[in-house]
Amino acid sequence: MAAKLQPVRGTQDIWGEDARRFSWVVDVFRSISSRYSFKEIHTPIFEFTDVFARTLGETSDVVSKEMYTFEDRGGESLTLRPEYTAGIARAYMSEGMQQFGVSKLASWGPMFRYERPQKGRFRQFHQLDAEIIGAPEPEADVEIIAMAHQLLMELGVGGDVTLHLNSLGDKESRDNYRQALVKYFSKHKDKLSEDSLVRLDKNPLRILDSKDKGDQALLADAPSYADYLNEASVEFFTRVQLGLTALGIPFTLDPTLVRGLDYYCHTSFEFITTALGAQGTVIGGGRYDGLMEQMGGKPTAGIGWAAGIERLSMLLADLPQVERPISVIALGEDATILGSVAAYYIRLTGRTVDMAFKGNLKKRMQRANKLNASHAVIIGDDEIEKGIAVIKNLDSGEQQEVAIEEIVEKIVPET
RNA sequence: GCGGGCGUAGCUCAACUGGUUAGAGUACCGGCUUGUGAUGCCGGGGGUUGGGGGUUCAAGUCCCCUCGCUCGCCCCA
Repeated sequence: MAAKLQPVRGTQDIWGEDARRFSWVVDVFRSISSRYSFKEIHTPIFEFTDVFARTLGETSDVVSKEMYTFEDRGGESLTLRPEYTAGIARAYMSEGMQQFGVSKLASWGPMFRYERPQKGRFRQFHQLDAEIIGAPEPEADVEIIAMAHQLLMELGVGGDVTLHLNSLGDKESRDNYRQALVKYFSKHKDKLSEDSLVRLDKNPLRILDSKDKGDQALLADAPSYADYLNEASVEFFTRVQLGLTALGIPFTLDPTLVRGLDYYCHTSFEFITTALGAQGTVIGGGRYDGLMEQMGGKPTAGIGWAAGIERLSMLLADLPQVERPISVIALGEDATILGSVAAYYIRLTGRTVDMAFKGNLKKRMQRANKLNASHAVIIGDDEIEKGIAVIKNLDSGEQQEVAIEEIVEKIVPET
C-alpha cells in the first residue's frame, strides 16, 4: 500500500488549469452536439458484466484483461464501463427508443480500464461520445465524422490531427477477408512475430497494424482488404468518401485501420495525432450494425465515436479567458454586511463577484489584481458614514463615488 | 502483462568523485505610514530528499525491494 496519500495508480485529481481545459472540451462538445441535434443521455457507469463481455468479444483485450469486474453484495457480476457504446445500446433497448426512429445520442463521463498507465493513458479516463442509432445510411457516417471534425476545429487542435479512414465491409466481406488473411498467414507462421501468432488465432485483422518489421514485410504480399469488399460494401464506402469530400473534410485511406472490438463493420475511422507519443488516437469510432442483434434485440444500425477528454485537453493550445470578476472589498463589520448585499445583487445580474473575507485594503486589492478583476467596489467606515461606495476601475485606476443604493445600476452597465 | 529511464519544498530546479543543521527561484503568509493594485527590501511557514531495507565511520548521492511517473511494446480514447 502507498505510504502517502496519493490517488490510485492510473487515476488523477483534475483541478486548476486542468479542470478548465477539461470543462472547455466538454462545453464545446455539448455546444456542437446540440447543433447537430443530438440529445444528451447519461447511462450508469456500471452495468451487468454481460453487457460488455458479450458485445466486445470474449477474446478482446478489453474484456479478457482490462475490465474492473466485481460482485456486488447481491451476488451480481458488475463491471465498471470500459467503453460507451455497449451501455448506450443497452439503454436504447431498455428504454424502447426504437419507437423514435433515428436516435442521436451524446454523452460524456468516466471510463475504466485496468491498463498500464502512460502519458495519455489512464485507468480512469473520460470520454465524449456520440452515437447515431437506427440509421443504416452512409450519410449518417458522414454527419457523425463531420461532427468530430468540427469538434477538433472549434477546440483549435484540428491542425495537428489527421483523419484515418477505412472500411471493414459488411459481415460477409469481413468474414471472407478474415478467412483469406488466416489462410495467408498460416502459410508463414514461422515468420510471424510472437504477438501476431496470438492474433492469428484470436483476432487476425489486428495483424494488419502490427509494428513488427517482420510482420510488415509479410503484409506487403498479404491479401488486400479492398479486394474482398463486396459490391454493396464498396458502394457504401464510396458514398461516405463522397460525402466527406463534399464537406471539404480531408482524410487518409488507411487499410490497416481495424478496430479491436468485435461489433464493428463498414466505416472505421480514427483521428490521430503525433503529439501524444504512442497514444495518438484522439477520436475513434465506426459502424456497428450487428451490435443490437448480438445483444438480443432487433437488427438495428448504429455508428458512433468516442473521444478522450484528457487527450484532447493535452492538445489545446489556448483556453478562453475566464470571465473577469468584480471584487467587493468591505472593511469592518457593518461594511461587510453591506458588501455581501451588494455582491448578492450584482451576482443576480449574471456578473461574477469575488469577496475576500479578510485582509487589509492592500491585501484585498492584491487579491483583486490576481483574479484579474475589472472593478473593485470599496466600502469602509468612511463610505458608510457618507452613505456611498467607491467603484474603482482596475484598468484605468479611476475611482468614482456612488450612493450605496446605486452600486448595482452604476457598475453593471460599465462592465 | 514485457523491456528501458526517472523520482529533492505546491511548482521549476541546485547540492564536486558518498562527507558537517538539504539550498535557490517562484508561489503562499506577514512586515516595510494603522485605507488602495507595480517594482523593491525584510521576515515566516513548508521537505523524515516517494516509501522500506542494506553497504559504510558517513547516503539525496551506492545496492536491493516497493510505490508512482515516464518512453517503447501491447492496447486503445
